[in-house]
Amino acid sequence: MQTDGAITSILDALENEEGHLAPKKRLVVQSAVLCFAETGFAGTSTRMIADRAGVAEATIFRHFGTKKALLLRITSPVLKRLLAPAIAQEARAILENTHDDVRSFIRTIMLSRLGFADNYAPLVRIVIQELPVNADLREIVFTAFEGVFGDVLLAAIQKFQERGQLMQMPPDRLLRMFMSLLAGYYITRTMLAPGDWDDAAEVEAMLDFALSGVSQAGAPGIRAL
Amino acid sequence: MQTDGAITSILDALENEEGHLAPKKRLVVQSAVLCFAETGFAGTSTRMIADRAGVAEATIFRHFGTKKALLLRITSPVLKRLLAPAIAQEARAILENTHDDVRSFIRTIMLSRLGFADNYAPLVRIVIQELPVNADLREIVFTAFEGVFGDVLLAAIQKFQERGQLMQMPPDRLLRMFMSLLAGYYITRTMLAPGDWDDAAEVEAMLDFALSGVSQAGAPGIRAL
DNA sequence: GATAAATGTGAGTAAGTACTCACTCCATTT
DNA sequence: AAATGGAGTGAGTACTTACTCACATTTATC
Repeated sequence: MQTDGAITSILDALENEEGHLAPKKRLVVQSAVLCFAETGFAGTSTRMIADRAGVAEATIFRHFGTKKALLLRITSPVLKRLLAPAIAQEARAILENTHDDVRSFIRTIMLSRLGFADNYAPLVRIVIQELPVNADLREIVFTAFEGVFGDVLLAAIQKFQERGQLMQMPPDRLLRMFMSLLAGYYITRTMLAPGDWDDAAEVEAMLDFALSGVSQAGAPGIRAL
Repeated sequence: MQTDGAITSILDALENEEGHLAPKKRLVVQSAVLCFAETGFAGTSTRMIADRAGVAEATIFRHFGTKKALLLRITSPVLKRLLAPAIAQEARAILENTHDDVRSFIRTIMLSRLGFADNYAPLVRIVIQELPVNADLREIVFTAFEGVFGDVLLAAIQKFQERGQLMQMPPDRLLRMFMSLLAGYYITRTMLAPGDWDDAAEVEAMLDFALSGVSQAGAPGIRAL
C-alpha cells in the first residue's frame, strides 16, 4: 500500500545484492520503480526517469548500462532473494509442525503473501505488467517460483491430502485454484476497485469458499492420519 | 487459440461498427492486433505495423488518425458490441428458465466465456496487457462490464441465494471468486503453461472446488424455494 | 597528501518516433 | 468526358529515443 516503505524495501534488496549504493543511484531506482509502475516499461523514457530523480540522464547509464538492465536489476533481487526463500521457509515451518490444519496453513500463507505484495506494491505491479511482454523477466519470475511451488507448496498440499484434510485432486490444480483466488482478490483490491478492504475477513471468506468444498470432511478436517 | 479465426472475428466486429473496410485498412487491423498482442502498445511502432501489413505508414493514419485511436477502434467494437450483450443474454435466458440449477448455470457461463476469450484471443491479451496503463481502454472495459455484472450476473447470484442454492455472502464477493477461478485458469492455460488442456474437465473441477463449498446443501442443491 | 578509482554530468549522436502533406490513382457519379 | 471523392503513398518534419564520451568532481586507498 504505502509506496515509500515499498521503495526502501526494494532499495534494501538491491543493496543486499550489489553492495553500497551511490546516492544518485538510489534516486534513479526510486524514480524508475515509480515510473515503470505508472506508465509501463516501454512507455517510460530514460529522460522521464532522470528528471523525476533530479539526475542527469547519463547517470542512469553509468550505473545500469541499459534501460532494460535497469528494469531487471530492480526487479530480480526482490524476486530471487525474497520471494522464494520467504514462502519456502513458511511452508516448511508449517509442514514440520504436524499440529496445524489446512485452514491455518493456507490462511498463514495467504496473509503473508498479501503482506509481501503490499510491501513491494509498485514492483509487483511492474512484474504483472511486463510479464507478458518481457521474456527475461518471465524467466526470472518462473525460476523464482519454480522451487517454491514445485517443491515446497505442492509437497505441503500432498501432505494434507494424505492426511485426508484435502480432496484428492491433482495438487497443481488445487494450488492453481488457491492462487487464483488470492491473485484475483489482490488485483481487485489494488487495481480494479481500490479502497477499504479487510484482508483478514476476505481471506476468511476465501477459506470458506474453498475449504468447505475442498476438504473431504465437509468441515475443515480434524481427521487423523 | 487459432489466431486467424480470431482476426476475422475482430474484423467482423469492426466492419459491423464502421461499415465496409477498405482492403488496406483490413490489413492494418490484422497486423496491429498481432503486433500489439506480441509486443504491447507502447512497444509497437507504427512502422512495425505498416511493414507487417505490407502498407505505407501513412495508410494507418489515413484510416485511424492516431496510434492510440487505432488501439481503441480495434478493441472497443468487440468489447462494446459483443462481450456485454452476449453474457447478458445468456444469464437472462438461464434466469428465466427456473428449472436450471446453479451448477449448470455457472458451467454454461464459464464455458461460453472461455469460448469467447479463445475466439478473440489476441484481443483479450491486448486488453489484459494495456488495462493497467491505458485509462481510455480501462474506461471502455469497465462500462462494458458494468451492465453485465452489476445488473444481470449479480441478480442471477442473488436469485440462486434466495433459492437456497448458494451460500449467503455478498454477491459481488461470490462473483469475484468465481471470476478469479476462471481468469486464473484462462491465464494459466494461455500464458503461463500453454499446452493441452481439457476445458470441460477443468471447468468441472472448478465447479467441484467452488460449489461443494459454496452451496449450502453440501452438494449442488436440489433445494426448493 | 598523492594516486587511483568511483561518481556524476553537459553536450552530443544516430536512429527512431508519431504524424503531415502534396500528390497519384481509380472507381463513381454527373 | 469531366468532376468528385475516397484510397493509398513517398518523402518529408519536428521531436524523442536510448545511449556515448570526454571531462569535472568527489571519495577511497596507500
